[in-house]
Amino acid sequence: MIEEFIKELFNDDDYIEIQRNDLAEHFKCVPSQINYVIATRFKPSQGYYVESKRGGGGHISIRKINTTKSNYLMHAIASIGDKITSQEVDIFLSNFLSFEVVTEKEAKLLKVATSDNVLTVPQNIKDELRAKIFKNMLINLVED
Amino acid sequence: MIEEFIKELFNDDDYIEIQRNDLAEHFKCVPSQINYVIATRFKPSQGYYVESKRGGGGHISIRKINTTKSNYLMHAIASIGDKITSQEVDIFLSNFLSFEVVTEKEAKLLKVATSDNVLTVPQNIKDELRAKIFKNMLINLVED
DNA sequence: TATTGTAAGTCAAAGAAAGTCAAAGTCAGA
DNA sequence: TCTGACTTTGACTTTCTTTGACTTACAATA
Repeated sequence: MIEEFIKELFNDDDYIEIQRNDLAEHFKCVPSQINYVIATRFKPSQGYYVESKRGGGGHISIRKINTTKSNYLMHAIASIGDKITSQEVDIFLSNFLSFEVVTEKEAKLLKVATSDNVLTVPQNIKDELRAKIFKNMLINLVED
Repeated sequence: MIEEFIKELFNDDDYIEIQRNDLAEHFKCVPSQINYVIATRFKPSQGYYVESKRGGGGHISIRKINTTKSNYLMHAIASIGDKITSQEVDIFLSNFLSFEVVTEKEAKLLKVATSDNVLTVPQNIKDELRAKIFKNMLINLVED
């Protein structure tokens, strides 16, 4: 019941804040029951990220991790072959940005780490190296 | 609330002056509450420099400092030579994390992009390439 | 210069929330 | 019936915030 209730609080949003004691009061249970529900039903592996603050004005915040983002990235990674050019990286990045699967900052890091003038290796292995770096970095961005 | 309020006072400026008692009056709290907020939310590590003056015409001034983070990173970059090993990168990253100049995610990206098993190039140029990639990525993290 | 009023600083105690953990309870399936 | 996984409960802990009595610094004025 508590799990359902919390899930309904996100309606369209991907972020909510709750008050542990209020919820416990509402469900006539002990406050630690709320911890139990959160620990078992809102784990990262279930697509949630939880933070909290104690003391006056304390609260528990839960963020839904957009798993479709991870899926999107996984597909992108799978579609990259053994080699990739700098231009192709740019295309990927602009898609990632428009689908909001990476932040501006992350996109920059991806671009810099794979740019032509940084990868000072012979042409014939440049695109291979770039593909390796790029794919490995992307794998890292996949949330778990 | 008080934190928000103060932060809104800087609009575009990087310097403000407040009156402790006035603020306390405005928020209907004891004056020392203002000290608490300033002590916990406007620490140097959070990019603020605070001064005050007692007595008639007294006030508290807060200056936003140009993130020491950038300076920190700039120094780090300058200290990296033409070559860097994977172990050295690890040391830098753990320092960056403890000084909170990069996020966990960024640290991971930096590590992955410079890791030995991703940089499949001859030993003699590996550390050079790593240094280039690392420094360029760091430069990217500086501005903002 | 001494006095007085004004404003900020300090610190410890009390209060408010959330976290932890282990013991006890429930219940389905072997 | 027994077992083991899941749930409930509550005593105790930790973290963060609020409050107020007391102190210190500065400025204006006698």
